Amino acid sequence: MAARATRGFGQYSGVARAVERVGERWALLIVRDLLAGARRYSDLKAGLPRIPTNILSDRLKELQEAGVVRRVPTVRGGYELTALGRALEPVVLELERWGWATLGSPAEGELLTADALAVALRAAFQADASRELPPTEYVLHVGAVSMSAIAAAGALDVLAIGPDALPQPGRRLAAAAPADVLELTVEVASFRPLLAGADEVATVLAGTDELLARFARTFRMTPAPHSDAADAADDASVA
Amino acid sequence: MAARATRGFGQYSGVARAVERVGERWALLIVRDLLAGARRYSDLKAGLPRIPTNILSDRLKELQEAGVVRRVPTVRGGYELTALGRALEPVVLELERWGWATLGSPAEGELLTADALAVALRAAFQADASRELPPTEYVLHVGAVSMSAIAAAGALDVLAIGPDALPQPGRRLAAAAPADVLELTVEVASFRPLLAGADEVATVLAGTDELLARFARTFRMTPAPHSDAADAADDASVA
DNA sequence: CGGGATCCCAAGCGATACTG
DNA sequence: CAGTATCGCTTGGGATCCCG
Repeated sequence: MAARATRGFGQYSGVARAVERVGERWALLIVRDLLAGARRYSDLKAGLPRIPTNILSDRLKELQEAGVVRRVPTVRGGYELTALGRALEPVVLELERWGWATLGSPAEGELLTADALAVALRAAFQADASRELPPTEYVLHVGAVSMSAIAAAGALDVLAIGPDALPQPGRRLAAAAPADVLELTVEVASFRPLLAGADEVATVLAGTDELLARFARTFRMTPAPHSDAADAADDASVA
Repeated sequence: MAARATRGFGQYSGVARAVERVGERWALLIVRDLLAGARRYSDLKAGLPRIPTNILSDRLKELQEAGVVRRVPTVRGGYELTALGRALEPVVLELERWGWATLGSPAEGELLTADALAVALRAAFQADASRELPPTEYVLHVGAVSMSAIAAAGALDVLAIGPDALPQPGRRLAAAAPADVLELTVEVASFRPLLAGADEVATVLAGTDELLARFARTFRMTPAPHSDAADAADDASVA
C-alpha cells in the first residue's frame, strides 16, 4: 500500500506527467480562471458555479503540491499561479482553440464568465493581423460580461470591466489609450458567429465600420475541421 | 433525471468543451499514440501497459462519439484519428513541453514507448534552428526504442525503426536521405539531460562532433520554470 | 458571512475473468 | 485478437455543517 501507483500512467512521458499534474477534473478550469489574475476562493467558486466546494478545495491543495498554484499570503483565501502555473498558458490557449471547434450554441444553463471570455479573446487573437493595424481598443459586451481588449503591434491586453470585475493585473500596453475605440454588444449565442467572421450579428455602440472590420481581422476563431464524413483517407495506413 | 448534467461543467467555454471531450483519464494518451499513426487495439494496449482493457474500450467508444477517432474499416481492431483528432496535435505538443518541465528521472517501472519518444522529439524540435542548418538525419537509440528523425529546412519527420516498429505514415520529406547522418545511443535516464543540452551523455555510433552540436541545436527541451521559492511577485495583484 | 471540512450516494476506474 | 461482463474500490457530486 506504500506503492500506490494507481495515480500514475506508468509512462515516462511529458504528456503523461502533465495529465497526472493538471488532468484531474476541474483542474484546468481553475488554472484558466487564475490565468486572468489572482482569485479568492469565493471568486473561483462563483466563476465555476457547478464545482462542489470540496472538489475546489481538493484541487487547490493538489495544485499547490504540484507547484502550479500558491496562496497569496496577504489575502484571505487568495490564490495565484506560480511561474510553473503561468507556463500552462500555451496549453490552455490551445485547448481553447480546439474546444472552440467542437463548441455549438450555449446549452441550457451554461454561462459565459468573464474569465472564460478573456481566454477566448486571447485564443482568438491574430497577432500577425494586429501588427499591420493601428493600436485599437475594443470594448465588448457579451451577454452580461464586459471586457476591454487593447490590441497594439501584435500584443494584446484584455481587461474585465464593469462593477463586478475581479482584480487582475493592470494594463501593460504602453499605448494605454488608443485613439481608435470600437464598442459593441452581442448576445452570448451570437459570440461564436462573431468570432467566425459574421460581424453583422454585433450591435455597434461606438465606432466606425472600418473599426468593425479591424475587429474581424484581429479576432478570429475558425469553426472546425468537421469531424465526420468526407474525411478522406490520407497518408496514414495500417499494415 | 432527464437533465443528467453530471458530465458537463456548466460553462460555455472552449476549454470546458475540450476537457469534456478528451479530458477523461487515458484519453489524451490514446490520442498521443494515434498521432504517430493508425493503431490496432492490441498496439494501443501494448503502448499503454497499465490501461485496463475495459477503459481502453470505453475511451475508444467515447472518442469515436466525440468525432476524434474512427475505425479503420479495412483492419480488424484498427483505429485512427479523424481530422478533428489530428487537430489536437498542438494541444498534445504543448502538454508534452509543459510536462517535460515537471519530469524527473524515470520512476521505477515507468517505460518510454516509441510513440512517446516520437512526440517528445516533435515537441523539442527547434524549427528556427533547423532552418539554418543543412538537412540531417538523426538516428536515436533511447533504451530499447529506435527512431529516425530527419530535419530539413524547419520541417521534421520522425519515424520509428527496428523490428517492432508499428505502422506509420511514410516519410514525407522530399530530401528523404540526407547526406549527413548522426547515430547515437543514450540510456532512458540520460535522455532528459540530452535534450537539456548535455550532449556528453550520448554515445555517438556514427557521425562527427559537428553533427552532435547540430543535434543539440535542433532538439531542445528546457527543464522548467522551477516552481517554488524565489518566485518573486510580479504584476499580478489582488485588491 | 466567507472559507473550507464532512457526509452520503452515485458514478467512474481498475483488475480479472470470460466470450465471439 | 478484440473486446464484454462483473465486482470491489476510489473519486466526484451535492448538501450540509463547522470554524474564524
